[in-house]
This record gives sequence, structure tokens and C-alpha cells, in this order.
Amino acid sequence: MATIMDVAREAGVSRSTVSRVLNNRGEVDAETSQRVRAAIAKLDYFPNASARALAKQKTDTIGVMLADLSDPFYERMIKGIQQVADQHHYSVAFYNSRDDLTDHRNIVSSALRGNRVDGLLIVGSYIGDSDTVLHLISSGLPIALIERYTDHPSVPCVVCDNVGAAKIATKHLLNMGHTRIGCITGRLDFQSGIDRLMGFREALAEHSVSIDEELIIQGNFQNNCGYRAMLRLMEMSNPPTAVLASNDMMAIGAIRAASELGIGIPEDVAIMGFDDITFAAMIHPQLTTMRQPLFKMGSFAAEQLIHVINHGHSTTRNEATIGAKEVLQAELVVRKSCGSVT
Amino acid sequence: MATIMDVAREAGVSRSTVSRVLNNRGEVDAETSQRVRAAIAKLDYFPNASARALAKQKTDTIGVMLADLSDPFYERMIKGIQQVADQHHYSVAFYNSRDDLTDHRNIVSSALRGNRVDGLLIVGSYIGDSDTVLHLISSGLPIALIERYTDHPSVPCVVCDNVGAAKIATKHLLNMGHTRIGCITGRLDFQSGIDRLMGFREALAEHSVSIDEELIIQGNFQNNCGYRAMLRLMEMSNPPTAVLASNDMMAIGAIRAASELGIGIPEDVAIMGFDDITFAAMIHPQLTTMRQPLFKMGSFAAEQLIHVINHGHSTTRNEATIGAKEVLQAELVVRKSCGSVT
DNA sequence: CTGTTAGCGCGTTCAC
DNA sequence: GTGAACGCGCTAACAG
Repeated sequence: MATIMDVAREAGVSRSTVSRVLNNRGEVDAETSQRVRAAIAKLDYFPNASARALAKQKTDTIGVMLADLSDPFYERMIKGIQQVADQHHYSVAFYNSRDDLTDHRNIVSSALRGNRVDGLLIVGSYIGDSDTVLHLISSGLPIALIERYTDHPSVPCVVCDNVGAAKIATKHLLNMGHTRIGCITGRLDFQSGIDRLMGFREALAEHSVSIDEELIIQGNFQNNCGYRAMLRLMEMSNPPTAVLASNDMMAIGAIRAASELGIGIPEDVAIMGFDDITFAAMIHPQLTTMRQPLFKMGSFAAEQLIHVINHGHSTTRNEATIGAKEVLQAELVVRKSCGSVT
Repeated sequence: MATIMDVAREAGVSRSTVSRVLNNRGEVDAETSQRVRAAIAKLDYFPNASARALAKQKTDTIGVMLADLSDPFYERMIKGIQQVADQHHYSVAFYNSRDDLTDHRNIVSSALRGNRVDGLLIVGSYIGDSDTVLHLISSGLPIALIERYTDHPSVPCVVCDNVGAAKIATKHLLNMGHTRIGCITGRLDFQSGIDRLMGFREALAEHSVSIDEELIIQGNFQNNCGYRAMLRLMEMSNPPTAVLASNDMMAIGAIRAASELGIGIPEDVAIMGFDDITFAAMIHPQLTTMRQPLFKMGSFAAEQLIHVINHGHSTTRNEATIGAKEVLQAELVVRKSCGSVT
């Protein structure tokens, strides 16, 4: 593997000059520059990332810590992050936290404190790890939060208005005439799980529909859980005519349950999801759901993080907006699983 | 950020000693070791990854180049890779090639030639990029191939027997009495697409079932494509009674098409998938499919790659097995979409 | 068992 | 416009 020294020798110049043309820093004679470029091409030279990182104290890499990289939920968010990273010529490194506190700490250590990344994007509203995040924030390293919030002014946060979105979803059902509405909740040690349930309750209250606690089944965001919950709901003596699942995974499980029971969707029961994962439009019936702006959430957070890395503070957190967070709105996507408004 | 020098000062020893206890290299006095550890803890010290990589000429990171990190197809494979990497204390960096040749080259440059990774796992059977891969192989850097093959003895490869698997799938249909079987192929510029179609043809031939070319529809592995293909198949005057899709994504699209048409699965038409992605078991009817050993493929390839990195050659490619590749078998998973054998 | 000395490959002052 | 010299933080001989 050729080094910068080899290139310098080949071009008959010093290392510094090669470094200059590499980073187009300072003025270099055009002819000299050409010679250097030729040498680079001839030797098939490529700068060593570690050496560069060590000298510059910068890795040009951002880390992303999330529960499970393979979860389809993250698909659009990851694409958003990657797009922005590409634009700014940053690489991105992924770390699976599995919502495990030990993993969390290890990741933070090896990634951030080991200077593997210039900053870290922390994704997820699991509330069991709050002190890890707080500790991280107080260390002063560049981080940004997605689906999570902090008051600290130098930390950009981007969240979806889960309460509001759940209200919209519920009201959509209400507006279609449903009054017995079941709810399959997410994990209630996740802020998003809590908020969506709250939105559901608020919407019902605002429409003066009394809520039957029996119709609220605690779930965990998993497909099978949605399946089982739906089974329970449907075997009730007085089953709901509509069901709001706290994410698409569970909604898809609920659809499977209803289908197996021969219950028609949406004729017999309407099912509404949340997130709009890619699969939501691929199944039958296509899922009506609240589309989270996941791409935007990812790209925005990445943009903010890179800005903090480069300038030391967030754009949205200037004097006028200290303590502000970026709250994005989800959008109702009407497909087939709840029928159509008449 | 504390450095190794700070720790040395704090503990009253030299940097080398700190380095020794850090890497437990050579014998260090127990008491000294304790002092060093105490200093490390006190200063909250963590070694700088770039510096270490530069000094050791080793990043302890492997790269994974695949078309689209977010594709659910890769879920189990990625988990397999990560598990092995974890065991060997390697990090893994992902690169999306998007099957784009330019991207390919950029990745190879910045990742491998820039010494960001110690080796690269190349995933995918897209045959348009063969020379890139060949070029890479000839460069002598440690790589391993998944879903792809080369004769070069120092390059580990792991593939699934797609031809055999497609035969098993087709025969399953045949054994259930189907003779008019439709086939939705994958992209035919992917080796996997070609092989699965071949297996389909061979199985029919072996059962002396003449094949109606009209029933073979060229697809591209995408959900919508499966949907449209199924629509075409079903509107034929003499539609097939069973359909083999070349992957689950298309099979799921086909199920959606049939469901919308009110065609019963499996009563009116059996649908078989390929891959066994997580969603295959989540939809209605649950998909009967060929389960690729994706976790195994990922873990095995990672194991091999790390071995090549550490020892300079593959375990499976010794004198006795030069030119051998690891061929894993897919497994028939019978669920609901093809009915049950009677 | 431990400290000293040399790099690893590159960016970045400084002089010239 | 260009080169020499130093340092980034760490590992790896080599002495002692």
C-alpha cells in the first residue's frame, strides 16, 4: 500500500506538497499539482484513514445507536441519515444497542470515547436508559437525539408528535362512526408507547366517548403480540368494531388474526396502524396508518449533529429557541384497512 | 480526553507499561497493574481507536458491502455477521452499494484502500460487477463472498444451492398434484434469479411436466412486481393452480393480488415463496417458502473472513479443497399458502 | 518486570 | 510556492 511518502518521491516533491494538493489547502503551482496527481494515479494511492483521523483529530464518521438495525421500522430513517451523511462526506457507523444498558455503555465507550466517531445519533424512546443518555450529554460530546428529548440546549432532538398523531388516528375511526374502539398499546416503558395511548384516550374524551378499559390491551410492538391481542379482542362478547394498533407490526399481526378467524377487514372490523413501514402497503388489505416522517427525522437529526460537530452548537438551539425541540407531524395515510370515508 | 500518557503519569509508570496492561502483553507486576488500572478508572481513560489502528496496522473492523442495508432480506444475514464479529471483538461497518458500479469502486477505495477495514464481505449475486470483484480479489486484500463465487483459492465463498432449493419448492407443488405451475422469476442479471428459474425448469422436466412458457413471468424481486405478475397470471384463460415466486417479497405481492381478486389461497391457487424473510410468517396466509440459511451464511462468511485476516488463508481452502466453496442447503418451510400435504 | 526509543501515515505550523 | 520539523496517541522492539 503506497503512502504519501511514496507519492512525494515519485513526484519529486515533499510530503507537505502532496498533502496540500490532497486537501487543496494553500496555493500549489499548477504544474506541480499535475505531477502530484499523476503520481497519485500511477501509485494508486489512497490516504490512510487512521493516520488522517489521528492527525486531524477527526474521523469524518458519525455513529448511529439504535435498538436493532434490522428492524424494518428504521428503514426510512436510516436512508435519511445516510443521505445527509453522504452529502457532507461523512461515513456512518451503526451500533445495535438492543435496548440493553450494558451494550449502551460499551457502545458509548468504544465509539465516542475511543474517538471512532465525531458524534453520535441516539435513536429510541426507551426510558430505561435515561441516565446513560444524561451522562453522555454532560460529557459534552456531540450527540443528537431521535425519538427522544432533553432540555439541554446544545443537544438537538427530533421527535414525532405521537400524542397528536394518535389523536388523528383515533378521530379518523371516530369520524367513520366507530364508538367501540380497541387499542393495542406499545411497550409502556417507551415514551412513544405511552404517548400513543395517551393520544387515543384524549381523542375519545374529546368526542365524549366513554372508554372501556377492557378494550385496551397492553402490547410490546411485536407482530405476534398484535396477533394475540386481536384474538382476545375478537372473542369478547361485545367486540370492538375498530382497532388502533400502536405500530404497524402489531397491526399486521392483528390483520392476520382477523383473517384467520374469517373476520372481514374493514367490513367487520377496521384496523389502523402506526409508522407506515414499507410492508404496510404490501399486504392485504393495505394498511391505513399514521405515516411517521422517518426519513425527515433521520435527515434532520443528522444535519443537526453534523452542524454541532462542525460549529459546536445546534442551529435550532440559538438564543431564541433554547430548549426547543423539533417536533414533526405524522400524516394520515388512508388505504384499505379502515374502509373509506363516505 | 485523557491519553495513555496521562494514565502513565497518574500511575507513575511509563506508557509502555500502561499499554501492556491494556493489552495484557508480557508480564506486569500485579501491584503495578493495579495502580495502572486505578489510574485508568480515575481518568476515565479509553484508548484512541485511530492511534491504535495506525500503530498496529489493524482496525479490528470488517466491512460489509451489500445492495441495501434496509432490505429485510438481509436481516438474518446481518445478525449472523454481527454475532461472529462480536465474538472475535471486531466491529462491522456497512456499505450500501446499491448495485451501482461507481459506488462499488468508491466503497472499495475508501474502505479497503483507506485501511478503514481489515477485510471486506461482499454480498450479492449481481453479475454486472464481476470485474470489480475480480480486481479486488487480485489486489490480495482479505475478502469473502456471500451469494457469489470465485475460483480463486484464497477467497472464501458461501452460497445457497438455489437450483436445488427451487427444485425442492417446485416438487413440493408437483407432489401436491399441481401441474399448471406459474413462475415469477427474479432479476435475471442476478445469479440467484437465474438459478431459481433453472431449478424450476429442471424439477418440471424431471417430473415430465411440459412447461408452458406463458406461465413464466419475468420479475425483479420487488413486491409490486409480484403483485402485477400475479394479476397477469390470474386473468389468463387457463390460469395456473400454483405459483412459485423467486422470493418472498414477490410472493407477498402475489398474495395481495390474489386476495384483492377474491381468489382463495391455497384453495384456488397455491403460492410459494423463497428466502423466509421475517414477514413471511406474519401475513395471512402464512407463507410456505424455502428458508435460506441466511444467518449461517453470514456467520460462516464472517468466520472465514476473520480467519483469512488473522492467518492469511481460508480454513476451507486448504490443499485438499482448493476451489471448493461452501454450499448451504435451503429448507422447505411448510406454512399455509400452499395447503398441506394430504 | 520496566523504561527508552522508534516508528505507524498524515496534517500543520513555521521558515525559506 | 515549497520543504523541514514536530506532533497526533499508541504499539513494539530493544535494552536494562
